Amino acid sequence: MSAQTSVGAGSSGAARRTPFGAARRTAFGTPPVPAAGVPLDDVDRAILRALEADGRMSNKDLADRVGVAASTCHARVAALRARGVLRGFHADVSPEALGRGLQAIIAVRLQAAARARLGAFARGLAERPEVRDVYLLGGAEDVLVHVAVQDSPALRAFVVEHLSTRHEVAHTQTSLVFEHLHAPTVTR
Amino acid sequence: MSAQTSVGAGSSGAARRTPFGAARRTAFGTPPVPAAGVPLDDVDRAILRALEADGRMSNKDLADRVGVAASTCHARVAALRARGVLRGFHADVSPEALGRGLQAIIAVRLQAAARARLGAFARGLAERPEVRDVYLLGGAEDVLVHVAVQDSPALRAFVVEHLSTRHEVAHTQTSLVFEHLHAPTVTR
DNA sequence: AGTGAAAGTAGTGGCCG
DNA sequence: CGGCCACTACTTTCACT
Repeated sequence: MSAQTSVGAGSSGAARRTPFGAARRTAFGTPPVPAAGVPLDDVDRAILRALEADGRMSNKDLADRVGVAASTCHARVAALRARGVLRGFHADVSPEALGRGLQAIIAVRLQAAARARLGAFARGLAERPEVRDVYLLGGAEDVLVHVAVQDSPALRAFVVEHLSTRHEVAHTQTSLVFEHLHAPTVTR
Repeated sequence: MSAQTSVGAGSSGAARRTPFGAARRTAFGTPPVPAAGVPLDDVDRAILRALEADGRMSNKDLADRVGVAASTCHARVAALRARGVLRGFHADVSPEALGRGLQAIIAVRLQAAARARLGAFARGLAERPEVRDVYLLGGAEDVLVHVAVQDSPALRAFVVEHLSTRHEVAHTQTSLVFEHLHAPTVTR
């Protein structure tokens, strides 16, 4: 199971309609389609840029913005989803609002023997509620874990319970995150 | 200017309507509201969880999912936006589809004298098209830069041009990203 | 606060430049 | 392939509970 099982699948009215003919219910960080070979024209890029800025923009507004008819725009968006260019739409929830105002990045080095289980280790971490991102690296460190916690005791508890006392882990180094800037993928 | 200026503001039909009475056009990674003190009930959390998984879910589907009337659901979402809990909705665009299939994290240490300009330095980096995230840290390193580039020459070019040859930069360490797991903020 | 109905808009599919 | 039109469905406001 991935970082987010059953959130988009479980409960009541299962397969309902979503704008843009959403076939695939994309999970976080899971690439569903290998990304095609068609190069993306200016309209496609304008659509992606607009939807990165405001993912709930109506199709009509989007069409007006990029300068095509609504039907054309709708078809473009569906095609971008089908091609795997548009992986999904996600709400941006403030961690502070959930009482997790302290962020940190923990660099983790594994025991050499444990590197074979790196994937499972990382996926296990990603299921913890305090974990926001897990980066699997090649370099001096093996994993970077981005967490949001309530306070420094909670940070310490996370590091101790899930990292430093685990036998797979050789070394950890924790750094507080003072600010996190996130930039759009499509810039021009 | 932030990591993303003018994307949600520029072109034609300026101030149009967006679902959920979007007042604020949230920029990437910019916290607009200090996050209130009302604790979030089960319905709020269910709404946030569903919208993190699928940010384009219709209000009707969302209402059915969380078990309230559409009008109630609509009001809840508007309130969550107004309180700054829901910061925005963003499309998830595959960097591979844009020809940037190689990701890396570069740890940067600045010259002591340049630390005063850290914020400006970070914001400058975030405006580069290859940059996805910039983390400002307290610890052994000052900044972590997450980039997506076309290939290793492009990675090298980025590091040389924007990091290692800059006089503010004392040291860089580049690690390739083999996998990136992103987890939702609201887990339960 | 939450609900249900009513009016306004937007999404969807078929057909035509 | 892109635009237009009609039909259906959803979003959003408001008076009531």
